[in-house]
Amino acid sequence: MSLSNTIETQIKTAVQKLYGANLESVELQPTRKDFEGDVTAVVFPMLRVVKGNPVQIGEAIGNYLVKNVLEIEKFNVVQGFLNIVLSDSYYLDFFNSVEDFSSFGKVPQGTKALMVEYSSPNTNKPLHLGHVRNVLLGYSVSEIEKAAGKKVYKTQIINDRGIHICKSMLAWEKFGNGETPDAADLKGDKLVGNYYVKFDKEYKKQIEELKAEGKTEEEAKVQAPLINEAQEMLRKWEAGDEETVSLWNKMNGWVYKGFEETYKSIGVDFDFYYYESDTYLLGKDIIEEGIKKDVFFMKDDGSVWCDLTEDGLDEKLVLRSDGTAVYMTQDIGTAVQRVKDHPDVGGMIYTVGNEQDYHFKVLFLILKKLGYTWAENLFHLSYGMVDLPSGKMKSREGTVVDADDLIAQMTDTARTISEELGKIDDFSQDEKESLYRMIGLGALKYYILKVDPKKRILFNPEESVDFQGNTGPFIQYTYARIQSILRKAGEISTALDLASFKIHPKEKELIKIIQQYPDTIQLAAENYSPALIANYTYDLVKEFNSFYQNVPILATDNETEKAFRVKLSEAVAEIIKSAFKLLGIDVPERM
RNA sequence: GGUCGCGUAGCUCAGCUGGAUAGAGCAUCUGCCUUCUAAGCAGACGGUCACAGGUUCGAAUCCUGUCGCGAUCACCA
Repeated sequence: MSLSNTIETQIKTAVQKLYGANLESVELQPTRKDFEGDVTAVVFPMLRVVKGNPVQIGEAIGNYLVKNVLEIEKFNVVQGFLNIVLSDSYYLDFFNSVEDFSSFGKVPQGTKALMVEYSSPNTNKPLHLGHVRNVLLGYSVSEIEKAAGKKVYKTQIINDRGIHICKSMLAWEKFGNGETPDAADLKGDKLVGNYYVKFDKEYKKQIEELKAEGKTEEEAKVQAPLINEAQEMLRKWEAGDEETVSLWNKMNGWVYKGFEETYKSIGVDFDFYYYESDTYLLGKDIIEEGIKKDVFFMKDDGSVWCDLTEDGLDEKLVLRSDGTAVYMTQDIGTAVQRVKDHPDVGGMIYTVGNEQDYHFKVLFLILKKLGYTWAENLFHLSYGMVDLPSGKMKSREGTVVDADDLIAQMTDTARTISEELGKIDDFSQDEKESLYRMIGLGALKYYILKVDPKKRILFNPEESVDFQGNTGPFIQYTYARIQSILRKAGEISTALDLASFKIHPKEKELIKIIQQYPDTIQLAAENYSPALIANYTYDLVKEFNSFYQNVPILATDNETEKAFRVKLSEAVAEIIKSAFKLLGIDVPERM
């Protein structure tokens, strides 16, 4: 039984014995820094069942606790708050009881699997800052769920078909002169993206020409030859025209190769890939079944709908009158297909921007109506857009922060700072480069993950991401500094005789924070929130740095003290490493 | 217009399943490298928690309304 459980039951017993009243629950919280104590019980709520003065009640309970709970040393009561002071030995015993801090707080994997979808790119343009937020969130949440005991399948749905793909295909065919990524020495996704932009440029030109001939904007938009050719191409593709399909395969291949490079450079991966071209027809059978089950109904024109008015939503189209699939149809199909492929999947997380909140609300509701048990465990990991000072990012207009460029820029900043400090001049060129990348990525990932996913991020490329204060590099730096100490400490006798050991307040604070790590992982998993892990790590590191600066670790004559402080530092380093792994951030041995 | 989300220090954000005097970082200003990595530490300055009501012993936190910002309400994906 954990100590807080013990305290809770003991307080209940105390109230029972002293006042003959039964408490439903006891409110315990960490004691605020300004007061003496470790755990605080709030007396106010007890007044409902115990009549009297809160201070006197607190005193009485406090006295009872000191007598009956070994770990409680003393207490004080301020207003209605009973501050409980725990003994040093409690903290030391806890610290010694942890065998391995690298696995501390992690729960062994269960059997039910969770499928986490993220990235989900279109194959007509390179990945940008928006994808970066998506991918970092999805990857980190996957790692957190794993640590909390879930079996996780990381996946994505690749939007590899549709008119937007045809646009870049058409532009390449018309203006590309057979250009290839190798010949142009350009990543495949970049090359294809260029043609997507090219299409838009030429299309706009045609619209202007038509308008000059006296057509309205509306007319010009549908009459422009380019858009009609693109639509013709889509029809050919759907009909399986060999030439079109082969061009489609070729260009998508280029894009996938480029994506893989970017994913690798960001440091994320996937277990399974789903392609829209494989799944876009899948949902139709389910719609048929759904009509029989009265989940859906058909209108006179043959279109199929789901009536969600009773749930406070609208009627939603699930199949067009011509029988073709819409977005919703496809997502229903993909979800069902995933569980067919992996029967152990008991739930899914969709990492998708908040502009699709409504879509997922409807999707989940429909899947529930269709009666799938796993539909109870669907979660839309919704996040805010990443905006630039100039406004929204638009690939078509080329106003995006490219993912590869961004990583390169972050790496450059890390290089500049590192070279100024000159602490790693003895590193080889390769070692230096990989460190710069680690730090640059650490800064970027932490910057994005530390904020609540729901919030919009305004990203100003001019003001580069910080490397000081509450940042990734600050935490990486602390890790490196501990490693330096451990190298200098050498072998420390492990047998710690702590019987007469007096714990330093800074040490006690550190152990308190370490103790919270398992709960933090659980909370982060429940809330799908990497930000909780980031903020926890920051608190831990801040406390450690204060300890480091104020308490000598190696420079002490007392061998027990020295051994304990080295072990404590090592534990902190292990937790930093473990927590940062959950965020997908690496930590360096030196920096 | 309906629905959803957000609004906390000059800036970026914690805190939001109600608890004590609302916390960090950046920026500005003071100190600290002949001792373990100064990407650090110690401190100062900075607040009508958008606004107005309500519930409560207690509200940044919960409820209602108002304002501001954003998203969404397609036989697009």
